Amino acid sequence: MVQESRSDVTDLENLLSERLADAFAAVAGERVDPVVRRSQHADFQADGALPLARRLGRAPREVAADALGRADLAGLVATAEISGPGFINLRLRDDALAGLVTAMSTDQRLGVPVTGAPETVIVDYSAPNVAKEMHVGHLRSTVIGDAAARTLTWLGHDVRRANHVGDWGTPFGMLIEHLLDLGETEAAHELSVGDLNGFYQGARAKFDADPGFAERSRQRVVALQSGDATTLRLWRLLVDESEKYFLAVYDKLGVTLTAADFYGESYYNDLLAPVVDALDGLGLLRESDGALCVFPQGFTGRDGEPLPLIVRKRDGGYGYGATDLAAIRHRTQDLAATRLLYVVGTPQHQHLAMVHQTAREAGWLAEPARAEHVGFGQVLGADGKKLASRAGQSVKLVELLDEAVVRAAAIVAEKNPDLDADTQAEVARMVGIGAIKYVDLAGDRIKDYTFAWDRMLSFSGDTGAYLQYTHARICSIFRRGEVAADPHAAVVLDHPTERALAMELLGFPAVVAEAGRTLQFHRITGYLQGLAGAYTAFYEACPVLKADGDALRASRLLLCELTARTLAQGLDLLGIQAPTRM
RNA sequence: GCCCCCGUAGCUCAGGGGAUAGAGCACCGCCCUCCGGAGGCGGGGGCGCAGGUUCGAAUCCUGCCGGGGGCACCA
Repeated sequence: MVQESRSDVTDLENLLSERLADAFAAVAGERVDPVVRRSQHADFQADGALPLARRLGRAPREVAADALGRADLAGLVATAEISGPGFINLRLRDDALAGLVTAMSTDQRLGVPVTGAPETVIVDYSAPNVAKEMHVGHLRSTVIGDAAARTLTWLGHDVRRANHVGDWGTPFGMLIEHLLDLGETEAAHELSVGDLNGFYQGARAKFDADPGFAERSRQRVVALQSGDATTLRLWRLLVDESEKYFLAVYDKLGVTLTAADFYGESYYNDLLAPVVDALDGLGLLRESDGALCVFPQGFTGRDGEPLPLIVRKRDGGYGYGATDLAAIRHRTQDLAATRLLYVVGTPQHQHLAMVHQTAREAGWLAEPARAEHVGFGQVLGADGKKLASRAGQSVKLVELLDEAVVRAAAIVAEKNPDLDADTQAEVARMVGIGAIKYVDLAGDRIKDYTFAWDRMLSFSGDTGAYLQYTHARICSIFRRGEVAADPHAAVVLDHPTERALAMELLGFPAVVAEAGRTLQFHRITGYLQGLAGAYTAFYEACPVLKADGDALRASRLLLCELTARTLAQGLDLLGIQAPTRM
């Protein structure tokens, strides 16, 4: 049975802010932020008196004292001192911390509330191209998008995953003709074994070399767009085979995208003409060089002229701007989504900004609905350039994943040869895949990051494996002791490392909330590193199974178990599994 | 030419206007009668440059330097 979440009382920072807010409001005459932060000089510090003093024309320390005098901190704060120019240093009561830890421990959600304001959220991510290999370029969108989908789902939002697969457009003429040349059976075979690059390049080569093939391809595009039944059947074959392949990659990666989440470009085909008509009706459409364009406000091009978003090309075909607009319309109007996330690389920033601005001008993206570009940088190789194979080709995603697992397997076999083969293989998979996801999520996503096997698979330092290791170590205590933790046990925080661990644990809800807001998942990885560090310090200093007395032992078992659950839950939000032994 | 992003320790990265800028890796020195040493403790070393706003700037603003990206019919 899931207990009611208690996070409103376990989020220490908010709790202290609330306690201080009324006092600051009384001093200021209006609501002001008490500016509560973690502190090196105490548990927390409140800095709100300093900016306030300026406005009130009073001495900062006097303002701090005034606020402190009016604040109701009973039962929560042990000491509150004014320090320096007017900081308020707050130390929490041990019994208050202990009570909050017990509350977190008895809550299946670890103090993280189900949102009181659930939204329908679209997470648009991954987006591979039909009949093309998935490569490192798809890694970040897939990993980051999945973390977003998992986190927002866990927070209680209605999350719709949208895989905007590239399944339409002029390349399909040559792909279909190539399929016919190969024969359906052979083509399906080639596609299903994952030699998508070979298939695509074969088509491309013939297109470039053989004018007859190129002409057939062009006619095939026309047939496709006009809805020719045979052509559509062949197109569907290509799409189906590719989707099977994508799902196999997602399975390998441990990503939650399913067959139900494919909303390829073709999905919007019937909505494109209405989009153009609607834009025309709104007076937003202008013809320019034969193309139908919108000129959203605030964008200028190379020559200083307004920059167009092309919705219909000169040849009558629709541009991807039209597809993107149709998707927004579908998402806000048909799906009633209010938060639209685009997990797409930063190079597309301007395009997305133009699409979103156009959608706002058309009234399809209106409050409370809004769109966010969840942008990310590139994956770089050791040379500081975009990661590529020796031959300069893009690296196949499956090869990257397989190599991670193979490398992890070698390390696991060396470090823990006692594991049976099946467990070793399973652990290697969790560690290898986890390592790839972890590095992708551990830095500010807007920045590029450098891919380095030795660093990411190191079992110490800022890696996924270190967190998994900490989790496995905790599990080993319960195995060895043949005990389970009592989540209701009274918590003792006499040792400094016990107290520090409690403080870290209680920070979980705020971090998850922050990640849900900003989609900066490195905040979660950073938090988990801090938690693992606090746990390790505790583990070094405090015997658990051999603790002095049953009460202390029960308390420490609870801290261990709560730490393990928090690590596992945090990793799960990132799509990383936590083995119980490794 | 215009626009966007980035520049923090030797390396890879954190840092929500607040006190003495933090980790990890690498390096050096300690700690194994102890539940997983895949560990712990300690040490050296850093905000691209110049102005500005502020009681207070790595953080906000302006300019410059360096790197990356974008700027009409491929998505």
